[in-house]
Amino acid sequence: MPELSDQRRYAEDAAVVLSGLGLPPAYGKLLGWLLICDPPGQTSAQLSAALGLSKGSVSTGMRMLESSGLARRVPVPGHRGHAYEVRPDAVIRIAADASKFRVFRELMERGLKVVGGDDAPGTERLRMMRDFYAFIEDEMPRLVERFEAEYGAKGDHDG
Amino acid sequence: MPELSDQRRYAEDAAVVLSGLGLPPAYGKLLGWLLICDPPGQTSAQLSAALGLSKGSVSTGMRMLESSGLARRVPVPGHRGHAYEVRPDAVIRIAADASKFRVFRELMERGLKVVGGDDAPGTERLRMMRDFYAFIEDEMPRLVERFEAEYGAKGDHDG
DNA sequence: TCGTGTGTTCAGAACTTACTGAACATTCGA
DNA sequence: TCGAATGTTCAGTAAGTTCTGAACACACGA
Repeated sequence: MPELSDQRRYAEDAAVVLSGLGLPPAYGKLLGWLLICDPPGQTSAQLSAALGLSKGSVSTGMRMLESSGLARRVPVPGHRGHAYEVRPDAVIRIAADASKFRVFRELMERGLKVVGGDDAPGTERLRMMRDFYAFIEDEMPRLVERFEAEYGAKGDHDG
Repeated sequence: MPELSDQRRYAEDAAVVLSGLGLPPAYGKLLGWLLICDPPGQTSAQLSAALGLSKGSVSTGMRMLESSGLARRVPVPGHRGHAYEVRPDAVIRIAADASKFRVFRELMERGLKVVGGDDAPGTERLRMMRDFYAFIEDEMPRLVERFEAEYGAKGDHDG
């Protein structure tokens, strides 16, 4: 281990956290780095050098970050390619992403079909769980709105 | 593939969903099966036979489910060992588990230390994200309470 | 106390996944 | 249109994870 900078170490730590959620380490490294790097926009070459990842890994990883809406490309004047930066609302997107809840709700829904009728032992619990996930799915956007209102009022920020 | 029953297939599907969150397939299979099986309490031997898992895998997997509070042991009269069943509030525990949010908040907190001062490019965004996670962490228990109140009122359920 | 039915642990095998590196594609400036 | 810089894809490999199976530990009834 050749003496990691604080920033680089931060990217590594982010990778550990994201791995825990089932995402590839390279994905977490890239996101972590983009959260704290200066300048905020980084080219593939910069990312590759900073994180010790191959061009291929950077390409694939940034593609994932883009398609999940966490990063975007920005043009670089006088440069052939583009740079990447995290979107301002990136982490809100992670949390507010309802698809995670939807998947669970659907699983409960399917469970109800399989469990074997209205008086099967698991029916009541499955109904409750289904309703719970539907509830959260519904309320999450509202919660985000409330946060934005409160936070905007407190500090007065642009998008 | 020797003709899976609907129930068994359901367990397999649950495994896929849980794998997506970074959990071992055996863990998901066990949870999925316990959600829909009849009787609701199952011994190790039953689980092993139903899911085609070794005794070892059942032991390890159920240990995980227990320690994350999703399943519990129940005594079986006239039987040497015990049975396992999912806890009634299992899935609420998954969702309401604040530790996931805390980990992210701490990551943002650490980012602020690394990003390089108050006017570094990422500072503002990191602050917002930190506050956002703190907000969710705070509100999640309240949301669960609201669900329980609404749900209890609607259907009148015991624990 | 012993025997039997259960539960646990862990080394190793089997499998899965992520990363690299090189070939290929693309884009832009001249 | 060409050349150079950048981006993408993918086969192969390295690394990591999960599952099994067998040895071991434990608890209960007789």
